[in-house]
Amino acid sequence: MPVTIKDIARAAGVSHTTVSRALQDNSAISAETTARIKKLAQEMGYTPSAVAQSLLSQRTLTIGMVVTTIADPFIIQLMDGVEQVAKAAGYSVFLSTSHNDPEQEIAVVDTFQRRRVDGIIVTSSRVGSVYSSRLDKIQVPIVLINNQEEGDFLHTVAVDDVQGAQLAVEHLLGQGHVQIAYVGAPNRPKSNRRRLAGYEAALRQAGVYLNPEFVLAAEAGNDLERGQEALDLLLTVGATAVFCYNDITAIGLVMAAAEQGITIPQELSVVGFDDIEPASYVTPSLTTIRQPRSKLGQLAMQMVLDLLHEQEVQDQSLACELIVRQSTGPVPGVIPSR
Amino acid sequence: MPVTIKDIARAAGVSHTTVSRALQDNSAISAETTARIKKLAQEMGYTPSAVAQSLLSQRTLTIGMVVTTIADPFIIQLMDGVEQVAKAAGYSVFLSTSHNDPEQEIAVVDTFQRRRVDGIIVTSSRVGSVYSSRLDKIQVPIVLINNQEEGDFLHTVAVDDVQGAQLAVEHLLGQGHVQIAYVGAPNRPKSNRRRLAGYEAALRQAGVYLNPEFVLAAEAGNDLERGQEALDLLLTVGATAVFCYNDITAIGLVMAAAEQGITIPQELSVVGFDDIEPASYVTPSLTTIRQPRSKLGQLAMQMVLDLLHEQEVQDQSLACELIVRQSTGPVPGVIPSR
DNA sequence: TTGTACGCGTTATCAA
DNA sequence: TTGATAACGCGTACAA
Repeated sequence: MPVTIKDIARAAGVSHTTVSRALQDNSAISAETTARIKKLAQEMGYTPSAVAQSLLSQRTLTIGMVVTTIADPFIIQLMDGVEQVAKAAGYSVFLSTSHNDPEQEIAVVDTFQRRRVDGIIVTSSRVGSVYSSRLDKIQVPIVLINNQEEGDFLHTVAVDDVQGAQLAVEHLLGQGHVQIAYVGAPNRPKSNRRRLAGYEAALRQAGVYLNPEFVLAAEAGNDLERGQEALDLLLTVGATAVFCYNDITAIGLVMAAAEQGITIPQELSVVGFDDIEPASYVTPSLTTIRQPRSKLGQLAMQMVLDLLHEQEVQDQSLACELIVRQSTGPVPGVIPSR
Repeated sequence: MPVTIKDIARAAGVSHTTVSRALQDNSAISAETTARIKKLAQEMGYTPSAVAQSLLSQRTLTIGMVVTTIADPFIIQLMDGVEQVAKAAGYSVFLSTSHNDPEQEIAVVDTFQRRRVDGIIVTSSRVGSVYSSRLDKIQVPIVLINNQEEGDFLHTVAVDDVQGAQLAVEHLLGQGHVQIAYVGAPNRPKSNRRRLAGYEAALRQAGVYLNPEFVLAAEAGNDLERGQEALDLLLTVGATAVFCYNDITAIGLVMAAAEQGITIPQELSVVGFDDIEPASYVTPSLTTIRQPRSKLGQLAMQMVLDLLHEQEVQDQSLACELIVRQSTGPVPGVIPSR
């Protein structure tokens, strides 16, 4: 059993109140006894109990983070951003995975409530709406990162999918491409719709005809296979460049191209989205849109802190960055505009 | 402020003791009142306070996990294994990063103690020994995963580096190679030494001369660069195959080979270690040794639980698995033995 | 079958 | 400058 202030009080021959005050450098206690008690506490290996403190203060200095799936290399950096800000503010983070199962997600949030966390952060939730409906029961701030359900719920931090997609397509346009296809992700309705919107906006701004056939209807269940499937569709419609929903899909496409002997970027330019680690290792390395992962986490945590301090907060949308690598190049026979 | 059992007691016209018992299905309480109270609790949105329960029970049903660095794609799966077992046993997990800084690692463990976690799991610690020395102060079970300091400390779960390395080298031997080099990682002394030992054991068993020149002295600071640096050394000593400390190093080597126009596996076979995600995406995809990551986490958490139940535990060493992909092949002009 | 009283470790209020 | 006491929310020994 850990040492308590009562143990120290007994050893020092004072009341436990005095010990508590001394350890807090309360000016009411004489410098002498303060020093004596602190020394004693040190020697006895005293560590205050956050549990007891929490019971009294009604705050645990704790937040809960729910992540959906472990398959996403994305998560750690998010987590790191959250934790940096949390730690600096004296908060600890509970991490729990929902495995993308709405039922588990609810269960996790329930556990967090039992533990009286001061705030909750949820990533890529597909059930953002349940929080709105249960908000009366969940008495703590909830911030969603890259929420995947349509509609506007609660407080969110998200990457600017539209802007990111525009960056990608503008890069391709700059290389002279006009036959640009898009491979989406039907299972992420919200961000998919936004990336498509960015794709269309960029083309429209450039005065390029929006050929509906260029929005490819790959339907495989996972990202990688959807990329592989997309290659044939792409060749059928005659695109010279393609923007993929994410890097995994782009990598699938690149792998399929390698098998069929189609050279990238000479015959086909490919842009991904996310800048996951493998993007820089594939051959050719992938031109992509980098999400500010750590920043997303930092902002989400900061938003929780602001909400706890009852400050106004605004939903945040973070800009992405274009990372040019080897999977994109000029259209064959065309000199790039710059 | 959340609803408490006192609130329910008041609403139900009974004592808070009765409420507490009813919610625990205590047989002393009549079925009727139990039902009434449960219904009321439900309606009022009652969630028990784990904080208050912990103060009383002296257990938090909480464990702390310290991870060293976010650069490692490894961690999430470890985390997932830990959490699976933890969740099933009713435990929640605090996650905190030390950024590979011993000082921060100590600070994190200190925070965990204040929060009265029931156990601690530390990954890839370089300061395992501090735990032994402070063990009298840290009153809870500590389990280290892949501890990186020499010596045997406390309780550990680790991958069997020797066996993994043997698998790798035996695979190369099976392809007819005898000129097999090794690229190590001086900054991970313990596992590096063990993988080297496995490499040597495999060669010795096969009756192959241990040429000290084949243990390459690449010294770059990071794994990727060390792989790139290794290529030249390798060509100098005339190896036909190489076993790398990990996948990142192997990928560095593969990338350097691509630049110099050396074809893999025709001119050089490469084996990595870890089976990180990019390993399957590089060209050629990487033959490697897969660490049972999730299992490592599960075992570590199970060990914590066993220790909490005061059961005997034994340090665990987990076997690795060979994953054959495209970066290895027969020696030019030699028919593989099988 | 139900209620009273106490304690878990800490901080805050009030009195000395 | 210090101490006695109550309170945070809950569980339990004992009494009724």
